[in-house]
Amino acid sequence: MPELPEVEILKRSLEGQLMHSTIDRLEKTRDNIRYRLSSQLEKNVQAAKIIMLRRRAKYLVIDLNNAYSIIIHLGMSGRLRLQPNNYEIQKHDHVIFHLQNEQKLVFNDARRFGMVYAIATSLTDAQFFYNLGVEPLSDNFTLTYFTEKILRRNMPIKTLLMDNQIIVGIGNIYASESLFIAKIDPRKPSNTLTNEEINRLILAVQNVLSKAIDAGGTTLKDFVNGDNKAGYFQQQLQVYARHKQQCLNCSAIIEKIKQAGRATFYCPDCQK
DNA sequence: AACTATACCTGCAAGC
DNA sequence: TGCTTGCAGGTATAGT
Repeated sequence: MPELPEVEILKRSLEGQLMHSTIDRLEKTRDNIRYRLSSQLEKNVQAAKIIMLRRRAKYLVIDLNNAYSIIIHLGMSGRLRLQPNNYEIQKHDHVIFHLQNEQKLVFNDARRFGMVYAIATSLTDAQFFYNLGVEPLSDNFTLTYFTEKILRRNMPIKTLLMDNQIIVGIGNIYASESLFIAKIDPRKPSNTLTNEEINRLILAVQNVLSKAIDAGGTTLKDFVNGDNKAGYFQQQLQVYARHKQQCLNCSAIIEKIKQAGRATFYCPDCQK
């Protein structure tokens, strides 16, 4: 479900309501999702006050006033929603944060690819996020940085765009969309991109992600923010899931191929 | 080292 | 209708 824009929207939808809330206790309905839900987790969040919400890559970070942070990843199908006190647990609700104001922050994840973890705040960057590349919407995403990474790799540029050690937050939807906007063939080996193409790609990535955030994210199937509201960027998708349909720019037929095990969509005429 | 395939899990749609 | 198959927004790990 969630790539950078969706997690950013989730963060923005929750921070106003969660800031300064206190977590009474944590309830879990099973011991593991993607990883084991440690017994430390309950202890580390109990009676703690939420002081900050952050996003790093596709992770949502909830900083607590007890020097711990909750790190949440939605995987493919995860949802995190704020529910009223009379909410009843539903299928695939795995972790429930009971807040002091009687509301419940509920982590639901049918496929259980997501994660909920608690770690000392001081260790989040050093231990948990140390392996991650640049944030595409930050000043660190420069032509110099990206060129250096791209030119030393031979893999298809679409696959590289999804490599979190180089650049974070771009998943399967926005990789295809960015390459369409940049007019670059997704199969093109990274080290054959020209300076001009790399420049276009940087702008395209930032443009697509910003617009997706403005639209509240992409809801193909089940993405919702913390208030249970869907996004509407799917209405602006140019190529993703549009195979066999006409290109909105040139009317050629959009193609679907498989790269590194993932579907890729592109216009054979616009993208060279 | 660079790159690809696989595993994890449930739900759903397409095809037979 | 009902069954089987494949695919889905992610990513860690095993294998080439």
